[in-house]
This record gives sequence, structure tokens and C-alpha cells, in this order.
Amino acid sequence: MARRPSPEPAGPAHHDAELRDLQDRFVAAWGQMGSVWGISRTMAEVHALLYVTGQPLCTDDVMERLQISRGNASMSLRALLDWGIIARTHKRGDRKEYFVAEQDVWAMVRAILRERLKREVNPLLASLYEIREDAPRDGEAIAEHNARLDALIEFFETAESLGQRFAGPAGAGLEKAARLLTRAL
Amino acid sequence: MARRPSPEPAGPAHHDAELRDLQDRFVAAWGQMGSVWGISRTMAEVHALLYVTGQPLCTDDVMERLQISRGNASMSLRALLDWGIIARTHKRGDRKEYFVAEQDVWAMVRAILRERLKREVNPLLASLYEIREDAPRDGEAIAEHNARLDALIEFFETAESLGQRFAGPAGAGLEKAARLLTRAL
DNA sequence: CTCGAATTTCAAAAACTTCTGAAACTGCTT
DNA sequence: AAGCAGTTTCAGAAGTTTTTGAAATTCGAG
Repeated sequence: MARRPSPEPAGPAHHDAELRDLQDRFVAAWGQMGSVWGISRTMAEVHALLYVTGQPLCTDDVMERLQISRGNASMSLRALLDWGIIARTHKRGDRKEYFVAEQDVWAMVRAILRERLKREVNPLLASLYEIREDAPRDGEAIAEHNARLDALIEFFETAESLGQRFAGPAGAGLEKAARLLTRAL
Repeated sequence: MARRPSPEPAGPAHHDAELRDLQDRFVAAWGQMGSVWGISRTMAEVHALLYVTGQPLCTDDVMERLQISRGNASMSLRALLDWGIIARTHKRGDRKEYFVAEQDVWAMVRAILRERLKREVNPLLASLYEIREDAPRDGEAIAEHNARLDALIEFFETAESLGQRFAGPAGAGLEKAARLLTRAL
């Protein structure tokens, strides 16, 4: 069976290679970015590929296009599902799972923010609270130490609460916030 | 010569060990966090130590307290200087360099944001512009591809411009933004 | 229930990052 | 201008993360 028998009404043939090249360049750029954030380059590339093609792709498509192993493709796709920035789909009469990337950039960023708050900020706040609670209340050096911790705690509580408010899963919260700030003097 | 002959008017002796323990716990927590962001655990620990002690420390202090090599301490301190979240100082009649962490949390966060915009967002935007410019203008598939890139570009331009406005080196820009959002319905 | 396609898991290998420690360097002091 | 305290550099070692590929597992169809 042919791999992907013209997935949509084919455009002028000479554009296909060109498009593929542009997509590859985007995948590379986004992959670079990913490795600077906490996720692996490959995971970012898989996401980039799904985003930029805008089509449902299966594990084999991803493997072939990015030249990675089955295990790696499977792991990366799963991790992206956990982050909530890609979703499963199915094609009629095909047992395979296909994956599509969230196409709304703001929704994607909201999902990323939520996940990072959960993974990074919450545990940090928990540690800070613990440390703060075990601190004695007397002594000048201790008082200064506590003040420094409190300043940090206050900042992260603000971040957490703004995150809750503007990075919720539905709605235009984040986009609204951006507009509000853009217009503010 | 004694290492650090009571650097400030000593509090009750039994508190010193306790304070040290609290500081160590903070260093560990912040170090963890650092490794999730793009910086190395050690670099984050060095910063944590400087922040939480609030005192100027020299390379040897850092080496001893964190049990790391001279090279590592030197590299980490330098990287933190590059990020603009610690500064050099000197003590009268002492040839050594000492380092202090920025103590204002908001200023610290502004510095981190600025640096991350510069290192992560700017290069990505540059790549996106390049890819976008090389794209042909005709063909349906190409048009969709371009639309996806444009959505991303728009988002990162917004991020960049908000960053410019609210993460400037001086002033209360970021804190103001946070208050504005906190009060907004 | 059995078959087989699709997916997940995982131990080992490869790739990459961080750390060390000794040597090279810098620039102050005498 | 030699000595020296302090700092930086860097090649290799140690440690960590990522990737592979083959085996185990899942799950739908017959």
C-alpha cells in the first residue's frame, strides 16, 4: 500500500518539495527552542511537525519524517499528550492512532503555562512553605532570612494566582490579558 | 587567618546551625528549580546561596559551602553575572572579589525575563521571519502553512513587545503589570 | 479464543552536559 | 620586573539525559 496517497487535493507538484523544506526548517527552529525549555529536542520537533503540517499523523509518519526510532516517537507523542498540546484522532477503517496538534496558538500557550505552573511553581512553593514553617521566629539573622523567603513566596503566589486566572483551559483569558497590557500606559 | 571571623554581630550560637540548615534547604529547592529551567543545577545553587545569605561571598566561600570545584564556582559566578542577577563587590583591604545577589525579587525576575527573551525569543523570531520570507505566495497548502507561521509570529511579537515594556531594567514595570492584572476582572 | 497489527516498555548504548583540577593567565604590590 | 594572590580556562572524567530496538503487552477483528 502507498504510504500517503495524496492526503489532500494535490497542489502544483513543484511546490510539494518546497513546502516540505519550509516545514523542515520550522521543525528545526522549534526543536532548538524546545531544548532551551525543559523538554527534549525531539519532543519539540514532533510537536513542530504536527503543528506545521496541521494534519493527523501516525507514529510511522513521525518516525519516517523525523528519522527517529519507534520507541522515541511513542514516548514523545505520549509526553505531548500529557502536556495537553496534541490530541489523538482516528481515521475510519484504520486501526492506527493519529495525532493532531492544537492549532490555536493561544490555547497551546495556555496549556504550556498551566503545565509549567503545575510542574515547576507548585513544588517550589511547597518547599518554600516548608522551609518557612520550620524557621524559628527569633534572632536578627533569622528574621532577615525569613523576609527573603517571604519576598520570594509572595512573588510565586502572585504568579500562581495570575496563572490560575489567565491560563485556564477554556476561553480567551490569556489573550485578553495580553491586550489589556498592550493597551495599558 | 580565620576564614570568616564573625561576619556580623553573632546571634545566639545555637541558631547558627539552624540557619545554615534552612539555607541549605533553600539552596536545594532552588537548585532543583534551576535544572528545570535552562540553567545548570549548580548555577542555580550558587545563586540561591548568594540570595539567601544576602551577604557578599567570595569564590572560596562558595566552593566550601557547596562543595564544588574552583572551576565550577568560577564558571557559575560568571554565568550569573552575565544574566545580571548577581554583582561584583570588593571589601576594603582585600584583593578578592566578592559577589552579591540582587535582593529585589522583582528586579531579579525582570533580569531573568529580559535575558530569556534575548536568548530564546529573539532567535526564534529571526528564524520564523526567514522561513516566512522564503515561502512562495501561491498554492493552497502553502497559504495554510503561512497562516500557521503568522499566528506564531504574532504571538511571539506580542510577547517580545510586552517584555520590552514591562521587563525593563529599571522601575516597577513588572510589578505594575502584575497589579494591573490582579485587579482586572 | 486466537491472530496479528499497533503500541508501550525498558535495558543498554549513544550523545550530550556538567564538573574537576591543574595549568595558564592577570594585574597588584613591592 | 619578580613575586604572588586571585581568577579563568580547558581537556578529560564523571554524570545525566536521550535514543534505540527488540521484547512484552494491548486490543480489535474474525
